Amino acid sequence: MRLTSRGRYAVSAMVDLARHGADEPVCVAAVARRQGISPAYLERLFRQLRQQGLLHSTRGARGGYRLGRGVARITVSDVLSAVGESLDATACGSPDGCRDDERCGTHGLWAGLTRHVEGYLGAITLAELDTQPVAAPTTLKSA
Amino acid sequence: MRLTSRGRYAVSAMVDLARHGADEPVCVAAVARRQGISPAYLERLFRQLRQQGLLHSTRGARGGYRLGRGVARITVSDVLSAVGESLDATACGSPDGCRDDERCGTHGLWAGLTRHVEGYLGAITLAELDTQPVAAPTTLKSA
DNA sequence: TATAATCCCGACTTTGAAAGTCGGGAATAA
DNA sequence: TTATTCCCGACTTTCAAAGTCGGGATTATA
Repeated sequence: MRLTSRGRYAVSAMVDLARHGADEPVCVAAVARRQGISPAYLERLFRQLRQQGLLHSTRGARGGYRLGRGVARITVSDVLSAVGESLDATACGSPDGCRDDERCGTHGLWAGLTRHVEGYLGAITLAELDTQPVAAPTTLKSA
Repeated sequence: MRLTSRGRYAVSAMVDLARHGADEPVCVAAVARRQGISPAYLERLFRQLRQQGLLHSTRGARGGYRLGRGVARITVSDVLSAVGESLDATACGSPDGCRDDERCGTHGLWAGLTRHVEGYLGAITLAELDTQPVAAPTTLKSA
């Protein structure tokens, strides 16, 4: 089970924007530098995030990116989904229903895991990550 | 976020053994056939599971594998760990402590996620999967 | 004692997606 | 007009998962 760096990059970058993008747009280069991400690669991620409405961009000199909506209304789950990093633990692809019982006795397990993770990440917003930088959200209300 | 088929294979195979290995050892070929897994590949997985004590093997004709201990004392987490599929969502590698605040504001998030998933998968044993083949363990007590 | 079944093992190849790169086009502030 | 920045598709590189292979060791059984 693996969380790729794409997902981590995306979330880190969004938190970065939450912190530094209050007054004016932030350019890719600045975020990339602060977060230690390849600028070209980060740009590709921003593309996806923008297309999902999580980012708003301004072109031209002094342009850059800002969050598409308030920090309290962007969840970690939103961000991961936008960059194609949401979890689907099931093999069958579909979150429910599986023809072969003998082979898919574990289907329910993976579907449950998927929901469990989704519930967790869907309950954490950028606001939490911004104001509580290091503290681990251990005792967060789980769905 | 991705669960590789290695993890799914391992769990499916263990459930298969729980069902068919009550009386006598089950050979790799039989499990592979039932679960639709490449026999050679499954054998490699069984190697790992045995080395972790989750399986017990009998060599020679009519030999095969059996569970290393009771179904109620083998969790999904055990199985995934044995085949190297346990989740560590943190980038830093260490479940806690991170030097760079600016870059690792999300560290706590991933550490929390790791614990959350671990708690879920650590609470489900092969016994549950065996007796409740298809039903999704949605409302399971989460750690 | 042979033979077939089975576990056992390391090393190898294949495959596919993540990670990262590149060159050029379009918009805009100064 | 120029520098800055977003925008885009296509491309290469990298790496681990997935799968294969050949041979050795053990044991029930005929």
